[in-house]
Amino acid sequence: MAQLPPPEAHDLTAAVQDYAKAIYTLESRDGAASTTDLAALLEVRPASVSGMLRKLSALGLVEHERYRGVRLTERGRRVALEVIRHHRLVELFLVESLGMTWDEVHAEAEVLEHALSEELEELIAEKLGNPTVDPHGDPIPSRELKLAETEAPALAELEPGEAATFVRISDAEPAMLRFLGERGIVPGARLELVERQPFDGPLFVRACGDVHVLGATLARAMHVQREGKR
Amino acid sequence: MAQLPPPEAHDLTAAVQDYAKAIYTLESRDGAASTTDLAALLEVRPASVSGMLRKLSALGLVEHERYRGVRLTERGRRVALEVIRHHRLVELFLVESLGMTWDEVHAEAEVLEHALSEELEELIAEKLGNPTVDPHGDPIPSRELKLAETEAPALAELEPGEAATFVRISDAEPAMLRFLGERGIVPGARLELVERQPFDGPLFVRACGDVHVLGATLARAMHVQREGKR
DNA sequence: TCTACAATTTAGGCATGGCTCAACTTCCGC
DNA sequence: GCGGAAGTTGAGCCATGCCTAAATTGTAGA
Ligand SMILES: [Mn+2]
Ligand SMILES: [Mn+2]
Ligand SMILES: [Mn+2]
Ligand SMILES: [Mn+2]
Repeated sequence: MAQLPPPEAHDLTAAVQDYAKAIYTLESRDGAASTTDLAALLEVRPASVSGMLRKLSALGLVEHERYRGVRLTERGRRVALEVIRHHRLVELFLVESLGMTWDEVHAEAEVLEHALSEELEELIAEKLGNPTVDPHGDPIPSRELKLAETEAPALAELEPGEAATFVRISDAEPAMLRFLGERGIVPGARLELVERQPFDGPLFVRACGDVHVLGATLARAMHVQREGKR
Repeated sequence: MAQLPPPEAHDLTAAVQDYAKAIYTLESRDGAASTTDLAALLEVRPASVSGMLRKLSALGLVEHERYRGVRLTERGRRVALEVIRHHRLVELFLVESLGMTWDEVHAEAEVLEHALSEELEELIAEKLGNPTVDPHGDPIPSRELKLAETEAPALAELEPGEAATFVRISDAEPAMLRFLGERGIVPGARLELVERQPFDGPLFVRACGDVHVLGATLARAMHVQREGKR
């Protein structure tokens, strides 16, 4: 197969890289990225997104059907995955090699992802043994930019009595991460839903020997793998 | 003593940080920094420097006597030292913890020095055991931004028969570094000047058991500490 | 099928940041 | 005191990325 030209995420501005990342996120959630959703995610006005999409299109990173959504081209997807790889490798590195806590690394990685050279990326990946998951359970794209997307139900979807393994949580909410971290609840932990209050009420979850009360929002942010499934 | 407000190198642009660093360099070499010298060092036109100095002055980083040179204020000095600390810590970290070679780290550090948070700086310094010298023998400013400036004669100043320890070399010339590295000549190495050719000719230097022929330019870039001195 | 409204795009601007050239001013050694 | 070097100023350019307001378009539902 013909080798694509390198993504060259390097000489794209940080803003362009962030748009690519955001489009990738929405695309894998909804199949496409709308202007409005992008605006919300990036915290800018829709008009700004329209303008930027024009640029991304000129750069060959997206296919833009006017008034319909936008989709990444192969090149665009590679840029997004390159940045995501940087982000997650950096997060893991900060935790594993420098002892930073998992609630601090996201902010740090948000900056460093744009400053990392390919050489440094490779050295970090090597040092970590080419890891496949970051500290929050998010998969790390491989060197060849293949990403193993996995489906994992939210903790909130479990029925009382069910047991599961905590596998993943968004890295963007330091407070949540700190709350869980303080209780020893990190990816890999075994959870058991003891009881749930109705009307979007809290869940009672056994973890690390104790029963914890977790709010509904938290329970929707935490993703699990049901016991006995692979 | 009254504590100065933090330098906040963070929210200064990379360009401003680079100017501060450049001014610091020239100031410790010449006692002050001239517009022309800055222009040469930063590879921009003198007019651009004048403009930028205006901004640095407004930021309270320099004292600018029109048509005379410029000098860093205490605040400016702290910004410069902050960036230099970042730069040198990153260089050492890349070599020590990630196995990067000493000729590659400068370019990498030139970017990362501006992306490093204070928290990360501290973690790296800790991990390295609060080092005082970078891979090229340049001193690393302390956490309190004290810098131990040391005088070290150039290798070129030695007389035949003299022995010395190689202590320092500019990090900005990858080719020189590679040349020396290949021969095992790194800071700490013991050197002995065997002979020197006249008219700015090459030096014959015993190092690591072998006699090497080193060009005059190289011999001026390498700094040493004469034997028996401390 | 039409319409109202939501989504999207355009037009026109603004701000920041940093650089250039050309012309002018100041300094300083002779 | 003069002339050339050094430094400054003015005017402007270009890149980035954001905004508001006004137009356009798509589409769900009457
Ligand atoms: Mn980013
Ligand atoms: Mn993460
Ligand atoms: Mn720099
Ligand atoms: Mn160095």
